[in-house]
Amino acid sequence: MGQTEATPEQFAAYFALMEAGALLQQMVEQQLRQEGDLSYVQFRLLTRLADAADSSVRMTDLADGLVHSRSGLTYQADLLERNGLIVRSPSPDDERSVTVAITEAGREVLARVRPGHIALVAKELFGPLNEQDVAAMADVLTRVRDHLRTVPRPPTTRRRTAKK
Amino acid sequence: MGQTEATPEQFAAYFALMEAGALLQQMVEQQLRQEGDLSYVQFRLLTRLADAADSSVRMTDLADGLVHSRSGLTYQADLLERNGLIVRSPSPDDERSVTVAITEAGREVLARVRPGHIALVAKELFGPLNEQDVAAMADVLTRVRDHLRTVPRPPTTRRRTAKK
DNA sequence: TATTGTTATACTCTATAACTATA
DNA sequence: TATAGTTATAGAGTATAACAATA
Repeated sequence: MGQTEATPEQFAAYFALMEAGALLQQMVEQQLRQEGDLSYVQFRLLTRLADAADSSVRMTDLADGLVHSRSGLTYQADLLERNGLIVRSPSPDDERSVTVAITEAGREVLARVRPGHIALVAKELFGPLNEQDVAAMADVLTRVRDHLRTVPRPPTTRRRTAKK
Repeated sequence: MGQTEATPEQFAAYFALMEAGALLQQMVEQQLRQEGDLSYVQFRLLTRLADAADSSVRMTDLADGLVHSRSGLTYQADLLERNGLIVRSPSPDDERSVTVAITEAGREVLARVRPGHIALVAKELFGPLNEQDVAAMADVLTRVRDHLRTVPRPPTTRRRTAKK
């Protein structure tokens, strides 16, 4: 980018978002790897399972927002299952489906990782911010995220429903 | 994360930042790939070169913030050079160094990609925001980014200076 | 015929360590 | 001895397409 359109404030906001997001993700990724041998994606998958009503979800539903091709999800599930953090079993209702559930070991990893995770975010993300800043950030970025979610994204996980 | 510490506002801000950053990067990445066959990292490398005073920089300096191991930079430089977007030549002063410069073709790719890039960001990032929002976002995220930059990151590009 | 999930395969990117050559 | 950059190699992750089983 360079000269056409866009105010200096906009450039500042755009670049800051991209870089802050990238830096924060790196740090989080490193913390999760060190303290729980998890990637961020794996952490989010486990979290989603832990938060699920009955701790179990179908593969397809599990993938949803997490930018995964179906095979990518299978790959991650293989890793998590190999480490005993999740279990897959055939769905009772639909024989084609696979139900995924977090195990006790999976919950333990989440519990083990949580304190460091919260401490990291508190220090490195919120360290330089006051309450008002946090409120403003939550407000603006929530709207941005919600908007970005609506933007039609290519392929991803969910299979193109019959493309004429 | 779950119960210990941290306010709901903080959770909202943290998750929104992570997700908004990830979604925006995906979209940008896709736009750059489609319109210029560039990854975001390559785009940033080219931009840095284009912005450099004399359009040329040493390999080591080029890598700086861009999360690259030395070999990773060489890999990207190989790709960019193969496509004629940059040129490497031995440095005049230090025979060990390599000077990298953007080519005319490289500038053309940047020019070709820029309009779509700006349009995308204007629409998808700033679409749901007013001027005040942008100002607040720039203010807060700039501080966050500057703080995150100061956090000691592991290895990266620059070689560990003699670790006793 | 459409959907769920897996597999086979290839490709991109990154990192480590060894290596060359200069300083 | 330290630095600049490359290379060889291996590993993580992702995607596409073909596939089997079920709806």
